[in-house]
Amino acid sequence: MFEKEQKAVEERVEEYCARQKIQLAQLKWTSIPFAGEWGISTSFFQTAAEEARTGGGGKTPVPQRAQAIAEQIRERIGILEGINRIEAVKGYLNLYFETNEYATRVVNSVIASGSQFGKSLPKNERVMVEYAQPNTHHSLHIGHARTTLLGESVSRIVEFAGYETIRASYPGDIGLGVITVLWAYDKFHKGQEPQGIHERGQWLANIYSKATALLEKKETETPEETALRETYETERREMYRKWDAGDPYVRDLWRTTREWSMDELREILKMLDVHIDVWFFESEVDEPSKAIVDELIAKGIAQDERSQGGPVIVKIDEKLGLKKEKYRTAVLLRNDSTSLYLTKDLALAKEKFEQYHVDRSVYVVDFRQNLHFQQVFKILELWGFPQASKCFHLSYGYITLPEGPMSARLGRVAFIKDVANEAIRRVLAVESQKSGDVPEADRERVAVQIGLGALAYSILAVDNNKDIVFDMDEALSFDGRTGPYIQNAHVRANSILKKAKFQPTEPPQASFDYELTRHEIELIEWISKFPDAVEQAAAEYRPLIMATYAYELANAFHSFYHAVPVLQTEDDAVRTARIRLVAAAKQVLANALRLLVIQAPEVM
RNA sequence: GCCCCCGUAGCUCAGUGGAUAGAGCGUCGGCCUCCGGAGCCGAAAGCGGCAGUUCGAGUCUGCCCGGGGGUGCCA
Repeated sequence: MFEKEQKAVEERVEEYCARQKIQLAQLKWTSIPFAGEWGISTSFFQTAAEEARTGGGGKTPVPQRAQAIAEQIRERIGILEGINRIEAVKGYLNLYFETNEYATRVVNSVIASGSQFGKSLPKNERVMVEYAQPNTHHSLHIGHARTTLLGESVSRIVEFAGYETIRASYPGDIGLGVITVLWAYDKFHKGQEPQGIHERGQWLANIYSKATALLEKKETETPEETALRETYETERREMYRKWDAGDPYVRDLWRTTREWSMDELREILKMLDVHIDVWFFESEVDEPSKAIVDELIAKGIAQDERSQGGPVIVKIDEKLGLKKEKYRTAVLLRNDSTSLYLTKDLALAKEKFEQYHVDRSVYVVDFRQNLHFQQVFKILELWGFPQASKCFHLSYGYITLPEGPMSARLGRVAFIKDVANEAIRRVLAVESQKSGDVPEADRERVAVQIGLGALAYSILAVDNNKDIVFDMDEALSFDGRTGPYIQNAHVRANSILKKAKFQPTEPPQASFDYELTRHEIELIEWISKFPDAVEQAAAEYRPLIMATYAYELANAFHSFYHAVPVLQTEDDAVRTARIRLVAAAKQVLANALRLLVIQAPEVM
């Protein structure tokens, strides 16, 4: 926001150093730790260190020398437009902006840009974010909420940061787990179908866990039990074989039950406000994946050991000339020529590059597949795709319950739908005592926004690679560093604006031509940091950056709200300025919440 | 064996090689004649260990300790 001023200072500094024959190192600008006013600073440690290394600057220790340079520059730099004062402290050169001008510029800019404030210029690159990859024939648990919320948040962030963005989902609709459900359904529940999308989904999940128990070898087993279990196992394998052969009955059963799962997935995505652009089904990339293996063999990347009863492999470390085992050896086809997970991901990547022309590809998948994606990306590189260097595995830690890891097999699962229902129930329970005037008709809708806001924030406010122990009370807390805390700041701002009858369309231009309080300054500072937060979050694919930012902004607003009167202000000009500051804060809170997949309610 | 991730306050987590390492929860203590108390203000409490690089290390490198994940035909 102050590129012009910064550049002017840089030029003066460079000019001065050139005249004094000081070898100036690259200037890096940072904001000054809070000191009641704001500005930017740069240090001269690099320059002093460089000087010491090349024998110049006498024997002065680096910190003192840096301070001396800073002081010299401060004395000679003169007066600059927009800069209020300059100081040299501990080797830093601090430039403080004209407070009033800065405030006016920030607030007017936010109100003028509205929901677009903080949006970056187009980056002319297309990015595809792949997330929400549940297996079908199960229900969706809180672990799926993490990939979905992370993926959606990253999508919104990179889109806002100027990338053309495609949202992709890749459900696992085939595999032994899916077949297990088909087998058990056909054997024990044929013709049954519970009412209700989620009831049906959880019922399928239950069939799966019971079926797995039946198929699991037990410690103590009578010969009859062993025989029965082996019969079941044979039936399951036969079911898989029939699916593979395209048996109409099995395929039909598979399609019908798969649709039940898809109904539930679509319902959950709708609830979370997620809109997928492209669906890739695992069952559909199976055929193309087999075709690409021949190409990789022909290119000498893969080697075919099937004639000796082995699989088709890529010796990645060997191809890269690495001595230590790092990428190891990847298997592309089993010795019976069936494809694997890795093979399908190669086929999928090719399709993303060639059919969708993506420049960047983000995979939101849990960290246990780190090696898998390293292998995928390296093979793509060997294969000759330049996009491989811009493939990114957004590896996230997994979610466990306080009782231990979630297990569909053991039936120890926190389903998204159940957690969401509980969240809403809790909001409704406290709404009457905590909320203001929420109209009866809106109570349910607002409760959903708050409950899901709490859930989303609790998941996104932890860094990608950290594991989460999902504690219901913690995840659905409304106090402190939570989604509702941020939503509440938005609601309070809205409340003031409503009373002030604020109209962003016909604004009297704000002039912050009065002595600003500490709280106003801090609030404005946080507002001004939003565009940088967007850029950083996008560059690092980390919603956490935005989650942290949103909390800090809300915190600054709550403090301001408590300490600084707005509507009660006597002076009309000050009142107008503060109302506009509130409007700007509300806008940025809304923009930040949107990037976190959290609704910004008007009342709560 | 080899590869990857993690270790910061009692607990859960932040922390661009740079100024006095920050929050929330919990604990203790204040604040409702006042724009919405899902709030505000304050207190106590911390970088696993040892070297190294650097003017400067929570941050980079190596080793050690502790935890997790992965490691040729599961996904």
